[in-house]
This record gives sequence, structure tokens and C-alpha cells, in this order.
Amino acid sequence: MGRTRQFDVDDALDAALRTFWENGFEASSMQTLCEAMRVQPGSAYAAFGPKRDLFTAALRRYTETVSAEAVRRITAPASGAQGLRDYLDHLIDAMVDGDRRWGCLITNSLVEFAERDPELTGMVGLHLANLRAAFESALTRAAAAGELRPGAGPGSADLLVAVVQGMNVLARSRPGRDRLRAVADAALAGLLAEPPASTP
Amino acid sequence: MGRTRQFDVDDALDAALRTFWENGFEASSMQTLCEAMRVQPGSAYAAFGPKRDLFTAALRRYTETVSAEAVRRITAPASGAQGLRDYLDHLIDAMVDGDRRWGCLITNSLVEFAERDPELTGMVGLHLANLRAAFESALTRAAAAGELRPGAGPGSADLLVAVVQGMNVLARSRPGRDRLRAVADAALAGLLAEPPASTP
DNA sequence: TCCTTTGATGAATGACCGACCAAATATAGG
DNA sequence: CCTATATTTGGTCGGTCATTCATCAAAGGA
Repeated sequence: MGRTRQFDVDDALDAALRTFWENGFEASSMQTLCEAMRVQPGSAYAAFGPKRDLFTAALRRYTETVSAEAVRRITAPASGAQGLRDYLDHLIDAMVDGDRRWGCLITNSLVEFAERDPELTGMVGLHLANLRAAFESALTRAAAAGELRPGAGPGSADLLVAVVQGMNVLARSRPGRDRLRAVADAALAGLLAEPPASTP
Repeated sequence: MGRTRQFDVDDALDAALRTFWENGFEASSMQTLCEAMRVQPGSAYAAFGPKRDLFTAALRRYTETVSAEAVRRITAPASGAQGLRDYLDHLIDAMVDGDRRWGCLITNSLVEFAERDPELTGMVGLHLANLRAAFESALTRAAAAGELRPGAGPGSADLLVAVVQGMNVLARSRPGRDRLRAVADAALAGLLAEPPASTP
């Protein structure tokens, strides 16, 4: 055996991920990325290959961590309606305070690369399908529990995907929490049945 | 007087607009832009200044033509509900066949530039506010005509903005018409009151 | 007719980027 | 301790980018 790697690959990948997430692919130079990763160019190329490969690795890591957790949040609760509420609440928090203030790497990549890079578009499409499936599952459970409006059908999963993509776009303009809240509440109001009135 | 300009400035601007629209700012090189404009670099710089200024000119032209027409489509009909339906129908058509297959320049710019360019973000925010105002006007007229669900309030304008931004993102992955239709129909279903059944 | 003014041309410029090495260096096993 | 082997370092290379400039073409006015 020879020398062991001096940096943690996943830590470096996370740093690259954040850079890509914030600035996009074209606007992130290898120099900037290496500084963010605290790794010299030679080491970066040895570990990740060329820039494009680093990006796909970052995108893969994003789907495996950030978006996997999002999907889990939707599908975890027994109540479909609660899953949707939990997910949107957390999304808004992250858009105001956390990582999601830069939107969503998937969304950003779709806008930046569409048509120009089939492989990347494929990865992005896969995640979008996952998200849609999670929404669909939550909706069917909600429907079974009578939590849904009569009009809400399977097409509502497509609507939810679009709403979330839209929120990801809006998040990049750093809107106030109330604006995001308005979007989420209006979406849920159109989808969910009125909860039994509990006003005293 | 000296020599007259050999090219039409607005035609050239339209060509640049399409290039930016399709590929974004960073991925559009001056070389590509000049080829699309059928204008030599020197002439382009004389007429439009540096690349960034060309982009803001293109963005301005976009708001004055494409998005002004969109706003008109929302606000023109006497019926607010009809305005929304007209707008979404036309949007879907343009996303499947027309210009909007590249999404929306405003949306793309927000994703590409957010935080990095306050002036551009300002222009984009202005258009988003216009769009929101158009939706709000259509919604109040619809409410007055009894075309709205009871739950739908002013927050629904924010929802509509988000939905449209989301559709703009999805459009870049060239989805089938049915998918976009599902989004629009689900959005309207959550907003509008059931029309009086007219089945024979 | 000639001259001034303005636009068009396209090669040239300097900066920077992604990609890639080769030498120096540090570590693990023998 | 020594040697094999991997990583790190810092630089180089070709190419592309936005931008400019010296030069040419055309359109009036004198």
C-alpha cells in the first residue's frame, strides 16, 4: 500500500455539490471548486476525473442524500395529507434558512442543461419521476382516508411536482417566508378536504 | 449623414433573444450570438455594447413582447376564469410546439443569475410581480362572478405564479402535452368552482 | 466630384479555463 | 529501515472566451 488519501472524498464532494448548487455548472470553475473542496487540482482530477464527472458525482450524491430524504418525508407518515404537509413545511424552512435557498440542484440542472446533455437530463428525469411517485402514493393514501377533495385525482401528483419546481425557482429570489407559505397553503387548499371544523 | 445600418436592430435582438432563451447566458458565446444575429462582432459591440448589455436588451425585449402578451391574455377576457384558461391553453401549446419549449427566459435567468446580479434579478422580480398582479386581477373578477371555489383567496395568485414557473422548468425536459395538461387541469380544478354540468 | 461621417469587417489580443503532468512527498507493509 | 506505491503540489498546454482596433465600404453634403 502507499500513502492514504489526505481528504475525505464525501466531504470534498459535498463542497463541490454546494458550489454547483449555488452557482450552476458553467459558472463554477475548477479553480473555485478546488478552493471550495480544499483540494489541489491534481488531487481532484485523480479522485473525480474531469469536471463533468465531478458534476454527475455531485448530482448523484444530491439525489442520494437531499432528495432521498425529501421523498422519505413525503411517504413516511401514515396519513398522506400529513406527509404532504410535513414535506412542504420542511421545504419552506430550508428555503428561508437552509440549503434550499439556492433552490434545488435538480431544478437548476434541468434549466441549465436541458437538451444539451441527455445523460444529465436522464438523471434529472429519474428524480422527477421518483418525486411524482412519492406524491402519488401520498395522494392515494390520502384519498383512501377521505382526506382529499373529490376533484383531486392522479393528475394532482403532476401539479404538486410543478408547484415544487416553481417554488425551487422562486426560492432563488429569496422571497419572504409568507410568500412561500401562501403557495403551499393555496396548493393544499385546492387538494385537501376541509378538516372537520374544531372551532369552539 | 454616414453609412446606414445594414441590419435591423430588432431582428438581431430577436435572434440573440432566442439564443439566450435556448442556451442561457454563460453557454451563449459572443461568436454563437453573432452568427445567430448574422452580424459581425464589431457591429454587435457598436450596436449593443458588451455581452451583458446585449443580454439585458434581450431580456427587456422579452418582457415587452412575450410576457406582455401573456399578461394581456390573462386580463383580456371579461371572465376571470376564462382568462386563466386561455392563458394556460396557449402556454401549453407554446411549450409543445412553439417558443416556450425552452421554458421562459425570465425563469431561466432567475435560476442562472440569482444573487449574482442584482440588476437582472430586479428586472426578473418586476415581471414576476406583473404576472402575479394579472393573476390577482383575474381571480378577483372570477370571484365576483362566482366562478371560484370558496377556499380560493388572494394566496392563489402566488400559487399560480409558482405553477407557471414549475411548468416553465418542466417544459425544458420536453414533456408530452398530456403531462402539462394534467398540471394545468389540476391547478384549475383546485381553484375554480364546478361549471354547471351540461352533459346531455 | 470629393470629403466627411458613420457603419462593417475580421484578424488580433489578453485573460482565463479545463485538462493534464512530472516531480516531490508522505505513508504502509515487509 | 527500506522500498513500493499513492497522493500532493504547482505548473504547463492548447483552446476558447469577450473584446478591441485598424481598415474598408457606403451615404450624404459641399
